[in-house]
Amino acid sequence: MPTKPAESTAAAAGPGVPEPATRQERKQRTRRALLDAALELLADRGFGSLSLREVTKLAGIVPTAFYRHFTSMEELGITLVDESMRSLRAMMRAARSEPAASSDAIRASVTTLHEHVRAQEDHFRFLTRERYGGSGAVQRAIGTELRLFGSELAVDLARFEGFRAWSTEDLHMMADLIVTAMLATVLELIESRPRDDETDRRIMRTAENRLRLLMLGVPHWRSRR
Amino acid sequence: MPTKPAESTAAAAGPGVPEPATRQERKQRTRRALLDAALELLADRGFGSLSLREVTKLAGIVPTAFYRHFTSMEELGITLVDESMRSLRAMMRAARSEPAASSDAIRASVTTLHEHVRAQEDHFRFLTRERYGGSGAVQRAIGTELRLFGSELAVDLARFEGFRAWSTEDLHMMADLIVTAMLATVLELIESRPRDDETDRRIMRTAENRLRLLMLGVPHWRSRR
DNA sequence: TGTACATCAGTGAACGCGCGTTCACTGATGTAC
DNA sequence: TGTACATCAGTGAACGCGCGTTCACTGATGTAC
Repeated sequence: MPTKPAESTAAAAGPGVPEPATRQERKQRTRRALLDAALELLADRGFGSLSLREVTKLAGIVPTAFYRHFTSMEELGITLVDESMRSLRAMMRAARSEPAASSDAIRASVTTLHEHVRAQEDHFRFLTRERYGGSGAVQRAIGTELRLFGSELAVDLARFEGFRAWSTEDLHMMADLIVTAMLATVLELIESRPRDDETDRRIMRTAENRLRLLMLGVPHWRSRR
Repeated sequence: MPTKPAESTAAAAGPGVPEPATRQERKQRTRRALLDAALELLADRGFGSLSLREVTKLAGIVPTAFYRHFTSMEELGITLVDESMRSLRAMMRAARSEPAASSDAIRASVTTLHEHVRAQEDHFRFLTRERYGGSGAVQRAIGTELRLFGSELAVDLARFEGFRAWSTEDLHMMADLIVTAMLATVLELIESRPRDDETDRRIMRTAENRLRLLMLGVPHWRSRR
C-alpha cells in the first residue's frame, strides 16, 4: 500500500471503509486531497505564499508526488479558479430560476447568495481574496472569468422591463455595480465576527438595502452619451 | 562612508549632490528607501510574499541593517498602511473642499480621485490589493482604517440636504456603497491596459455613471426598519 | 483461472538556494571637555 | 579649535531551515496471453 495514514484532508477513506477503488479512483482522490489542502491553507493566507511542500504535507503525500497531479502550484491555482467559478455560476443559476417578484426578488437573491457562500465558503473566499491580491496567472484568470460573469449578468438584466431602453454600456455598468456589491457582501459574510445568525442577518439586511437603493435609481436613469 | 552605491530606490542622493546630511537625516533616507523598495516590489506581488532580504537588496543595504529601522516586515507593512491611508485622507480632504454644485460635484470628485490615484499609485495599489489578499496584521489594519474612513464619509453625507432624514445605519450603508464603488474605480485605474488618456476617460465616465445612479435612488429611499 | 510483464502513484535521498536572525565588527558622526 | 570618547547605521560571516526539483526506486494495480 503506497499511501500513509495522511494528515487531515488526505485521501484516507472514512471509518470502516475497506479502501477499495481502482488506480484511477485513488489518483482522483489524492488530487482532491491536494486541492482541499490548498483551500484549507488559503483560509488565512494568500495563494502566493503557499508552498508546494506545505500542500503535499497537509494532503498526506510526499512532495515529489505532487508532480503526478499538477506541473506546478500555478496549475493547481488555475484549477481552483475553474472550480470556484463553477460554484459562482451554480449560485447564479439558482438565483435566475427564482420567481422574480419585484422587491421579493432582491430578498430571494440575497438569501440564495447567503446559502451558497456558506456552503462553498472556501471557493468564495479564494475568489474574493485572490481577485486583487493574487499572483500572476491566478489573478489574471479570476479577472477574465469575473468580467465574463459580469457580461452574462448584463445580458440577464437586459431581459427585465426596467432596462428595456438601456445601452449595452450602461447595462454593463449596472452589472458591475451589482457584482461589486455582491462580492463585498461575500467578503463580509466570510470575515464576519462573531459567527452567529444575528450577524448574518445584519449583513444580509445591508446587502438587501444596497440592492434596493441601486434599483431605486433605475426608473430615473437617463444616459448621458 | 558606510553605504554602497545602492541598487535603484536606494538612499543614494541625486546627481552631483555631495552627500551631506546628519546621521538622523541619513537614517530617515534609508528608512524611506526600504519603504519605497517594498512599494516597488508590491507592484506585481502580494505583501505576504515579500522577503526581508529582497527589500533590503533593492533598498541598497545589507539584510541585517533592516533591524535598525523595523523590528519585522510586519511592522514595515503597518507603516505602509498608515502612509497609504494618509494619501487616501488627503484625497478625501481635497474632494471635500470642492464647491459642491449638484451633478458637477460628482464629476469633480471623480477627477480628484483620478489625480490622486495617478499621483500616489503605489499607495492606492497597496491598499486595494492587501485589503483582501493581505496577511494577518496588515489586512486587519487596512480593514480597521477603511471602516473608520467609511464612518467619516457617513458623517459628511449627513450634512447634505438629501440625507437629512436618513438613519445612521442607512448613512453607513450609503457610505460603504460609495467607498466600494470608489475602490473598484481605483483598481480599474491601476490595472488599466492600455495606459492612455482614452482608457482613463472611459474608466472615469463609468465611475461617474455609477455615482450618478447611486444618487438617483436617494430621493426615493424609504428605510424599512 | 493463472502467469508474466507493463504501468505508474507514491517514496525517499539528495541537491543547491534564499530565507530570517545572531553576532562581533567598523568607522563616520556626534558630544563633552 | 582640538582631543578623547560615545553612539550607532551599516557590515559580513555564519547558522539552521524549508524551499522546488532531480532521480532511481518500489510495489500494488492493470493487462495480455
